[in-house]
Amino acid sequence: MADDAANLFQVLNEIAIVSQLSTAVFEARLPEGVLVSHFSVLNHLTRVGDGATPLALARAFQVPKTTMTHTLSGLVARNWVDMRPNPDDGRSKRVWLTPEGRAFRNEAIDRLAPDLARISAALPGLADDVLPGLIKLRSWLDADRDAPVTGSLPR
Amino acid sequence: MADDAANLFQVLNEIAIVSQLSTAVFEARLPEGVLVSHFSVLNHLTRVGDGATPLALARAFQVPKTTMTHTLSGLVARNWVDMRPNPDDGRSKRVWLTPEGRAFRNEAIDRLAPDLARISAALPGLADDVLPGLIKLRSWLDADRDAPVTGSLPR
DNA sequence: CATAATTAGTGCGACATCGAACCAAATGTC
DNA sequence: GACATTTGGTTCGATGTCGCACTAATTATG
Repeated sequence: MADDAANLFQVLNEIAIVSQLSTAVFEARLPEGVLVSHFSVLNHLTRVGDGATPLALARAFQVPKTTMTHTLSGLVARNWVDMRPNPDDGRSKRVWLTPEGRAFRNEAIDRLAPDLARISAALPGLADDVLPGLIKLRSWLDADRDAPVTGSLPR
Repeated sequence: MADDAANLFQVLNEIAIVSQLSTAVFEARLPEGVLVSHFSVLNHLTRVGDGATPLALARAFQVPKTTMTHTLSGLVARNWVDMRPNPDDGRSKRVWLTPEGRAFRNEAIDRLAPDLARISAALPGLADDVLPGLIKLRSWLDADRDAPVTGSLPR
């Protein structure tokens, strides 16, 4: 109980540090000024398909919409995505990959692959061990975000 | 291999999101303007013992020393720590908890405990499942930071 | 329909993070 | 011992994150 909580606290501590370190590793492989967040959006659009709205992307990455606006502006400035009006909703936009954006994403994967390979070689089976738990934790925190504070009614 | 790397990539993705969400949860429990980093330093000094140098703290949390300077200045401003010269080294300082700092740390733990309890109740056994893997990953990344680069890219 | 309430996106401001440059003290080299 | 190098810490500047407030468009309500 108290022990459980203490262990969980340590889990979150380790997670914070890993997040920090791995971001630094990857960012070091990207061109100056290009952030992991940029790559992540391009990668998401490639895998899931483009045409998503900025808000949908913000939700997918669990960041505030203002943060996504900022990230997308960087992608637009580099001509890696186009933002065009959403025909289904006049308030909204849709985000489309440009050929340059797809190309950069592919290059970036090639640059990042050696690091990923090094890590997974050094820590075999890691993903199998921790991924299910992490997904559970992330899903729970995610669902809890806008859930009632004290377990009362949804609102 | 490629699959391993892809899974690892997903692990790091999940970790980034969990880090983000859990920081937000905890920060919401702290007084306005107090960050998790503040609490973490106080907690560290309480558990490991105070009198550490700023640089030692920076290394413990894997942050640049400038970041630690900034965090410590907030703690000094709130009178939660004292920074006094290090008698063993004239360039250096040592960080000491004040009674107020200890008190705040204890209060904060009480405030955070319900959330930790909720999470561990909702996800029993989580820490046991993921902690060993996370520690391995964190240690490896940590050791790799300033390790000689093994051939892939310059620098 | 008219109007209120909600929703998508952005501008702005506050602030945390972090690299570069800097100073002072310590350590190494001759 | 003099001088170069390294190390602990801070200041400064640039930039990413995110809350608040605003506009425009959509949806709900009467």
